[in-house]
Amino acid sequence: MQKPTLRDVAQAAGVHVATASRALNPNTRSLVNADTARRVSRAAKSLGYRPNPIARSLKTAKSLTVGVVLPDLTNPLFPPIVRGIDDLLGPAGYSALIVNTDNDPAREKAQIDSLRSRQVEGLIVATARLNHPLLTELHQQDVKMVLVNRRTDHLDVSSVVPDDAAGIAQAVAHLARLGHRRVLHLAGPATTSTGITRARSFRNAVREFDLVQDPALIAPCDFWAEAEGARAMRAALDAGTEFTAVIAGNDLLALGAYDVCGERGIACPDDISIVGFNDMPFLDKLRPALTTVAVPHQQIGVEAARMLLEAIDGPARPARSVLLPVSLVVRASTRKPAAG
Amino acid sequence: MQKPTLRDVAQAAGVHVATASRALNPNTRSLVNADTARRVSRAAKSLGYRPNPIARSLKTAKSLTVGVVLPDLTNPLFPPIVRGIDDLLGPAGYSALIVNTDNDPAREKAQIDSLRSRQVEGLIVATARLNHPLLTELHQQDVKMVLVNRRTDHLDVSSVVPDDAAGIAQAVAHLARLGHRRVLHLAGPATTSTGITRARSFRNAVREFDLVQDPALIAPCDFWAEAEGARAMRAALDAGTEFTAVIAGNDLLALGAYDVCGERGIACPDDISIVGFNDMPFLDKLRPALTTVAVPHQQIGVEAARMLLEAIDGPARPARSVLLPVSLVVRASTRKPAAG
DNA sequence: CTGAAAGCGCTAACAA
DNA sequence: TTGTTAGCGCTTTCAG
Repeated sequence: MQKPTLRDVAQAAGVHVATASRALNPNTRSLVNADTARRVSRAAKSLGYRPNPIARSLKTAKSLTVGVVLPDLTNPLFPPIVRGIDDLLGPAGYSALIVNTDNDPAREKAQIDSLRSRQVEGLIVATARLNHPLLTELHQQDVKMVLVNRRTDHLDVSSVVPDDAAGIAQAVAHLARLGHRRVLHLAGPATTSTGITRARSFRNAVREFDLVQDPALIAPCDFWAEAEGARAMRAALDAGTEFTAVIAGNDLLALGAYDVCGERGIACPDDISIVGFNDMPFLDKLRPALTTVAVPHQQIGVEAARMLLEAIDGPARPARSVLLPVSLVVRASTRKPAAG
Repeated sequence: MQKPTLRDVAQAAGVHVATASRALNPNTRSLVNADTARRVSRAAKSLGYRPNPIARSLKTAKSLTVGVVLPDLTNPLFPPIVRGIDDLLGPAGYSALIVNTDNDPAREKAQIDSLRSRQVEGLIVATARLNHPLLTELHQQDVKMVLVNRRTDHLDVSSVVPDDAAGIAQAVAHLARLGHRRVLHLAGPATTSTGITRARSFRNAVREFDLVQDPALIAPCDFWAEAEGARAMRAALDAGTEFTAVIAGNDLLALGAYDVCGERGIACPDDISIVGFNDMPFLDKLRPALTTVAVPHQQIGVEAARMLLEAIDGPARPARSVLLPVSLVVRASTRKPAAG
């Protein structure tokens, strides 16, 4: 028993395949006699007919597929974004094809090529660097895309990102209120919009809250990774930089700071307060539970998918940038500085 | 400038499209004059030709796509499995379509229907319950599939799972060696193969190491969730059951046990030792860092994908069950019992 | 070794 | 309202 095709259904219903097609397609159903339509539907159901989207795609030149480009699905940041994307795409009849680039530009190019050859109708990209020739190239070729989490410079492409500036400002305000005056920022890579936006916002907030402004209080990190956060933290300590609190560019960098506290017998939060960014899962289980900035990752995915579908369906719109609100989650890793 | 099709390439190379097709397809390339083949390849490259897999699929009835059915991508267990799957599938020209069921059978059915209508060539299923009518039905319809992580009863389907029995045996041995005699098992749901296999193995190991056998020392949990682990742990404590160590069916249940220790002022590992299962990310950051059984999740994905491709390409083979080796990771949540 | 021709399953003008 | 016709881009017999 072969899979029934539209022809089988048409035959069973005693109509032409074109009529069957119209009857089964919600958009064209109104063009066909209600009786006929019902007859076709019943025939389809009784045969267990399932339309073949491949044939449809070939005809309509729409694959009903979008590509999702991630550095690494294994990073706990991304699964919620993917969930959000899927949740919005599914009801619209679209599916997501996920690829991992491992932050390797060559691999990224290969993966995106593969997605394009699979005829994806658009891309959701989480790997943007500020200077990103590949994205520029894609944009010139009118590939529809939406950036998530991070953005690119000088490129008129839609994006959905957390309100990095507000998050850092809240973190600084929190520490200032507790009485901290010397706060170290573990700054993320300057190649990423999140890295530089958070660092810039940190400087602004430090000024605004009248904390100590000192270039040594900004420790650059070259990767968003725990080991790199630890390295930068050690370097700051070794250089004799004084501070009573740390705001990490993200949670992984904060974990690196935790590690160094462990190594050097620094008590958190008694000696040093630490704040992260992202609110990854299970941070509340750390000892001390990490104070961090919660980002609505799933919502980022939902918004990005929505914008991409708009771009696919609708006419060319101007690029939009959506900032999603964040909120400081105060846990046990921050407290007022030791009386000094 | 439209996307070039095979016809364009053929035209540019001055051959028929059939010849171009043969020249570009590695399998049929040998059927064509080497010179011609080279000419076609060059034309293809210079035009930037990318074959359209949709057209190919329509003709060959192969979608080069497999479905991956997960409870929830957001559970840290699954991203590594998906990575493993992708890593093996990619080089073979296949892609994975991921769906989340949220452990809801209705949603599972809908998602799998959607995958099938997308013509996936096979399924990798991580949601198996012991009694799982839907899987039985799929199997009867000759849907190719491989189960990961969990299995099903009475169904001759291939699976790739961790060596649950060995993992629990190692955990019990470790605690026995430390001197524990009364160990509580937070048993996972009896609807899942992992739940019952680990519980059975726990009973066997307790007997083997001559620890105290007491039905009260097996606390059943109805879900693989932190809150459920906490509930079961509280229940055991409230019932006055005595124990100096806990082996949780998985890490989430262990986290629930941690929570209860926090609530009731029980010190871990001083008062009670705790062991998890799976070695989720960041468990080493807990205080105390959790002793657990490490499972090669990525490897599970790789093996499952390999087996599925074999089933797709090759002739019908008998179902195979692969057990992947696990290893106990001793961290800070276990130590010898307080002298009593 | 290469060309001709047919067709995968569906949709979309165009006619009737 | 329905049927006719053509064709999406590719692979695959079958001839030549």
